[in-house]
Amino acid sequence: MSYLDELNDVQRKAATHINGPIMVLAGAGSGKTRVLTFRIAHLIEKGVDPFHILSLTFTNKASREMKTRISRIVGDGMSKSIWMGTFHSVFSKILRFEADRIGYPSNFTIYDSDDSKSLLKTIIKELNLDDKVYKPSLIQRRISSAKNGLINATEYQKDTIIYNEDVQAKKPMLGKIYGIYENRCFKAGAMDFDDLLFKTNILLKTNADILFKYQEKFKFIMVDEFQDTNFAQSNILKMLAARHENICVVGDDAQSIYAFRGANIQNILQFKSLYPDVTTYKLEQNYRSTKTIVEAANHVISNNKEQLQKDVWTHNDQGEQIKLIKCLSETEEGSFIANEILELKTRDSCNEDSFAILYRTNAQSRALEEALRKRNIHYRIYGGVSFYQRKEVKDILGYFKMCINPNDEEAFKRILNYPARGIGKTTQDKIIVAASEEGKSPWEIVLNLDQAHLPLTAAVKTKINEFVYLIRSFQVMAAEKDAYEVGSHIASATGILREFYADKTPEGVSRYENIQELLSGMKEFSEIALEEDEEDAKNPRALGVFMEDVALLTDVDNKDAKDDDQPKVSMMTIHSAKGLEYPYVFIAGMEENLFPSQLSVNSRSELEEERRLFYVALTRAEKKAFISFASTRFKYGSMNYCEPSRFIGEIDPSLIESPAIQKTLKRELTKPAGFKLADHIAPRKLVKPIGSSGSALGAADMAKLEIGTKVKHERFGNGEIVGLEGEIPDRKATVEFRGVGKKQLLLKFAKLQILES
DNA sequence: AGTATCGTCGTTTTT
DNA sequence: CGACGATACT
Repeated sequence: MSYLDELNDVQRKAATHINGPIMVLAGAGSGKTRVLTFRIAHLIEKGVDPFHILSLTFTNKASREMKTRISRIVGDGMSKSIWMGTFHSVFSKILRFEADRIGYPSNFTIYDSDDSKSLLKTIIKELNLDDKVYKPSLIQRRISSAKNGLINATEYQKDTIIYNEDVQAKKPMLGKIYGIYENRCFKAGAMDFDDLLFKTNILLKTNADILFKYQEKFKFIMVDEFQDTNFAQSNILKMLAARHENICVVGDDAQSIYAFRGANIQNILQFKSLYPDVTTYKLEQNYRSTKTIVEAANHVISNNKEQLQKDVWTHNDQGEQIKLIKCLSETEEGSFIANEILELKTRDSCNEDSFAILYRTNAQSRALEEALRKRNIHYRIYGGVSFYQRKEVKDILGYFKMCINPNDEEAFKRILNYPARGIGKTTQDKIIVAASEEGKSPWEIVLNLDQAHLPLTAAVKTKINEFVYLIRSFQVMAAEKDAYEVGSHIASATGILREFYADKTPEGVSRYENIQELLSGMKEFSEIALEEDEEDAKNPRALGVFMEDVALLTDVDNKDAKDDDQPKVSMMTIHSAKGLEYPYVFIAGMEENLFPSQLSVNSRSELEEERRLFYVALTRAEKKAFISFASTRFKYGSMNYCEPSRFIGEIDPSLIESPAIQKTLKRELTKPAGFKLADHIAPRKLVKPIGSSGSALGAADMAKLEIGTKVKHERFGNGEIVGLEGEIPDRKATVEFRGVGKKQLLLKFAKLQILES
């Protein structure tokens, strides 16, 4: 049992506690993954059959890491039978297995968010609704949160509270859209991301025998990042664990940063009331960071009201103070960071791998990138458009999907006329409409084209039939051959590969490479699957198997291997940095309305989430953290003045390298508003940001406006009042915006800021 | 049918 | 500002 010696006292207690509900509250850098892996190893050593262990993580990467770590302790053979993966991948596996119980085919396709958005768009159009009012992205979010709350379309439509909300939001048809959407997904044999959890709930709730089966199978359940689970997930856990109550959740409420997509921090805060006899272990010793960083992070997070008591500490050195960098613009911010990296590299003789630049939004990466590129510093951006979401990849995947599940409406639309085969949009619309009217899938319509009586010319019908014939030939092949063979056949038979090969523009080349990469991934899949052949009776190398979890993969998983081993600075959003650590961490763009995000400043709970996000950012650093902010920043093409983030003022001044700066900042931050920053560069200073920025003017501020007053509008930029009419509070202003022209604005709605000339 | 031009909208964050 | 979609034109 030598591995247990590697644990500290609490870690060991948590890892060796076998039965009953357990909650491990793990502060940042306190070795929670280690506890989880050792606990699994320990269970196995104590005679628990790995077959009875379920281990859920939040990302594929985390699950893969854990898998390798466990294999190293207990051996490959043992670790192989543990069910380990993300919620989505594990439950999609179960859903495929039990699909018939909920009326789904086991080869259902998974709609990614683009697919579901596109389906919503078609539905909105079919209902003749205005897509300015019924914005697909909004509708999508609303439906998603309904599903996360386990509310189906019928319940949604019956719920008067929800209905009133929708009426108030001028979207009374939302329930209807939800209903149609659900139905269309069902007809297409498709599930969206939320369905994977939602339908699992239904499956387990309505089939006592299946629930029993999995309760008995998963006698020991482990959940990582528990603070990020949503209601649908926690409910699944509750059901599965109900019989044996051997559930071990690990998490840190201070690092809950996914509430925006339904994660419910109450799951961890209230875990105790769900399992009164829970044993709680607190991992409070931080092994990652310096005292400075730990103290700063503690200080910041103590401003949150909702949290579990924890006292993170470390034996590590005090370390260097946090360096605060004040810049004039985002360009300068980039330069500062880049220069700092160059300096540290020499001084500490470390390479680029030691650095990470973290930011709140992806849009910030551009200016930072430029600065690095200029100095020839190699970097890598994590996140962004995932490989499997690239157009060319999705197009090919569309063909694959049609082989597995031809009822997939989104795949059908995607490839019907791609590559161009003379089946235009009008024709496509006719097919889709006919399908939706008859409650069939588009594929079923084209299969029996003559019976559909569509007003189509003979020429078009021929083309459609050729398309049908082509797809069928692919389907036949997919049933027999392995994934790689089918894949490369499709890529060349459709002419897609040739098209990109001929295209010598950089985009064309990159598309070609992406297709090649997809194919080589399939080749690898086919070869690996070949080795593990005995397991399954059916063809494990089949395209269908390959496609099963493609939708759930992100590129982070894929990239590691192919990247050359040149050291690189890592750049990513704070969200994607969770779980990672770097000696030097730069947190860029620490400004009000950016971090914390503008959308969060009006609610306490959202603000607390932003603060947790900052906590996560800080605690990524091992040796030293840098915090930078700019006083101006481009946003939507126009320049904005920024105030330093309130979070900066929440760090104890003694922990900051330039106390002078921070002291001034503190004074500024405690004042209501209107202090000046960097007045030596500001061509026009912000005298009074009225109201909290992002809201409309109050009556008192309206009265201050007169002809000639300079104002700023969120979207139109800077302008000058050239006319005023009407009485407060219904006063209307005519504003001449630079480069935009005159606009009439109703002051009680328009989000204006008053500027001094 | 395919291209060109114009308008719009948005920035949180991801499975 | 830049990406993307919708409309208009050829």
